[in-house]
Amino acid sequence: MDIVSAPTLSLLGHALLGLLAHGPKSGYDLAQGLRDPVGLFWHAGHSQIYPELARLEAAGLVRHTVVPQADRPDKKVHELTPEGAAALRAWLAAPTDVPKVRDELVLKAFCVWLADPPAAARLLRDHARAHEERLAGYERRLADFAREAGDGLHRPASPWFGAHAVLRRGIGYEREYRDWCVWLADALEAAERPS
Amino acid sequence: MDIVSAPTLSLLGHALLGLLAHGPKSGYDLAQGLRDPVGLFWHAGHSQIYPELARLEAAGLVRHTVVPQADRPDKKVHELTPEGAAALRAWLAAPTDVPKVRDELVLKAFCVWLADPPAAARLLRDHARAHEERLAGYERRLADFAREAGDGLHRPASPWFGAHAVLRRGIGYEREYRDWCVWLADALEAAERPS
DNA sequence: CCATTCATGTAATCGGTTACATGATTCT
DNA sequence: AGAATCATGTAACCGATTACATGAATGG
Repeated sequence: MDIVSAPTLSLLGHALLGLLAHGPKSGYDLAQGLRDPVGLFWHAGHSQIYPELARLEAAGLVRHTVVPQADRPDKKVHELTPEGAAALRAWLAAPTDVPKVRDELVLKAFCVWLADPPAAARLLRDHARAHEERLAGYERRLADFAREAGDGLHRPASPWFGAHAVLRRGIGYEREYRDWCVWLADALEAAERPS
Repeated sequence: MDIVSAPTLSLLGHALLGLLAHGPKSGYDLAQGLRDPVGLFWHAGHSQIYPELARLEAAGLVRHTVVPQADRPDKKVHELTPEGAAALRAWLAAPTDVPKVRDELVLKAFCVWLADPPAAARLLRDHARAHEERLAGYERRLADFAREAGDGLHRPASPWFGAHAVLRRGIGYEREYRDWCVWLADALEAAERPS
């Protein structure tokens, strides 16, 4: 074997391998899977996906077959090779950096002392509503999962387990974000009308 | 006035304006302010900051004076112009997109059904500890702030208020992240040793 | 002696977004 | 008639990271 210098696969590459581990998919399918808000904590457009798939194939981690279709364009269906599955497992076992967050709204919160408090509170209530909606969507999907997957949701070797874990994170994240928006909006308004 | 086509300032540019609103600073000071984990929800290296400061100055939003120093290199101290302060306020009043998150650990969680459960649980406990430490650090800083800032912490027009809001978000975020890591590690281990 | 802090810059590279490009079918 | 879905690609650009580059003073 010539594992002389593994060209250190990008995170997007691993994301694609992870989706393909559920079964063969076209580039289009992968783009759907990484589309907001389905890919809660990863996302990419098709213009990034197609070149990356070509790179994965060149590295021997993925192979494709062309599936001709009547009534719609032919598609290239990609699947993991054994090397691809091994690369995915190796990545899973490696340590992970804690993510560096960039969040424009929190940056604005840092500057909120310069803003008009009622206007800022209004913008924050809009965000609270947006996060509330996402939260409700994730909770609905978790309920759907529970019906479809049964005990697969709690068995670590089931693909449902991974989706469940991500959904849980989404639910916790959106709830916390919503609560913070409400707290800050309340604080801004409380100071506006003193008793 | 010739506000024909404002070249749409980058988010980093606004971050720098926001820091300079607290008072004049050198590029080096700004880099410290945007250094992990001081800039909890924004960060940048000096190689990004120096060119951006030049752009802000070219746009008339910032000006600098050179301060000669004995015993250490001279520095360029930057301060907001009235136009810079106005640009900052305009940005604050504009609507904000909800941030798109990319988080490698959550991506791994999606694939965790392919991993060795005890090994994955161990990695998650490491992350839980890292978030626990950040949480403790933020809580300590909030306590320090409360002593230093007094009621400034709750007055929306005080610069302390913005820092307080960001810290609160950091605390909620890290607490939620830690809890999720612990939940997932527990779930992986619970399935390993069935009663 | 070596690492760190202060202090400022440039260059190469990489990852991601937006726009360009094409084209059939199905739904409103 | 126009929009949306399926399907695949390329090119230009922008933001961010990493590495290159310099140099004095301080602390272990």
